[in-house]
Amino acid sequence: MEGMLGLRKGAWTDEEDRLLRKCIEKYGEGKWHQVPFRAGLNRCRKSCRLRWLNYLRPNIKRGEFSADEVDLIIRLHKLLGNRWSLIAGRLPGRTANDVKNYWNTHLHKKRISCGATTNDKTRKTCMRVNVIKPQPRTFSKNLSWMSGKSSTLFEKIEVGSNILRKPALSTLPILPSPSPSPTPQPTHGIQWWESLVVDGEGDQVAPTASSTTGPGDDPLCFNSLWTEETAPATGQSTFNLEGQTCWINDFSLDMNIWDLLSAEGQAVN
DNA sequence: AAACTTCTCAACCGCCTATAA
DNA sequence: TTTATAGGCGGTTGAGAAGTT
Repeated sequence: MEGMLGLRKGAWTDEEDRLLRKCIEKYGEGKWHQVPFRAGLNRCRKSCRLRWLNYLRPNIKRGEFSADEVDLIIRLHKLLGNRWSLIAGRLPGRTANDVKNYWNTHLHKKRISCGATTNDKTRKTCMRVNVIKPQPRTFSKNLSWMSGKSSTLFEKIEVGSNILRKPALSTLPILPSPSPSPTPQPTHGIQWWESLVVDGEGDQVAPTASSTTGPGDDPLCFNSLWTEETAPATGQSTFNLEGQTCWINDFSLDMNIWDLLSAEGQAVN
């Protein structure tokens, strides 16, 4: 029990790191409640887990964020809000804590100062957008609204030998939003999905070549998510989604969200 | 060199959800 | 159905580093 007196807090020593690393190597990740005992550490389970995930885990990337990473953070934050673990999941080697810290110390301030400018042209670019979050984060097994609908929620798209699913817009429900939106609510059931494919001005993504020109045009615009930049370097091919040329892997970037809807009880990840 | 301020980021805290009993 | 426990998350804090006066 972490409420118990006598548990160590604060910075980890090299010896504690060594013990924790050894324990994870032997028993693997998970069962965090057993880790303090197994490792011989006078730390709570959460402290052990955090230390491992944010510092000791192999392949954690240290040092400066690259321009590409920063760009991706900005665009994913626009899409997902403060969902740091989801954002970090798209940045190999980066932890949610790293991303959150970077945002709070670098990007958040920039955006605030940017928004404070009286220059209309600049303000347009940096305009704050109401992020409609695809809540809840995880779906329980009892998706009452989905019962009997899952087979019709997605349309299959064949791309070469790949079968992809895209949401069948007419069947999607309105998911509860954590805070009331100041904008008028649409009367149909595709509000949150539309929010993923409209730009910062509230216009539908236009199927133009300019919308795939890259993040430099408008780093805060979701349009730029649909570019080759966010696709892995290998195995790229394109398909057409409602007039928009998309990379397969761009689409798969968002497949997790669709997976959330169709998995029926599977947690994210 | 000293005092003070600002910045960075590792770590803590409290809350939420899932699961098992 | 209720309760206890564990895993996980985002918000926040505070110690130390870096910068400024």
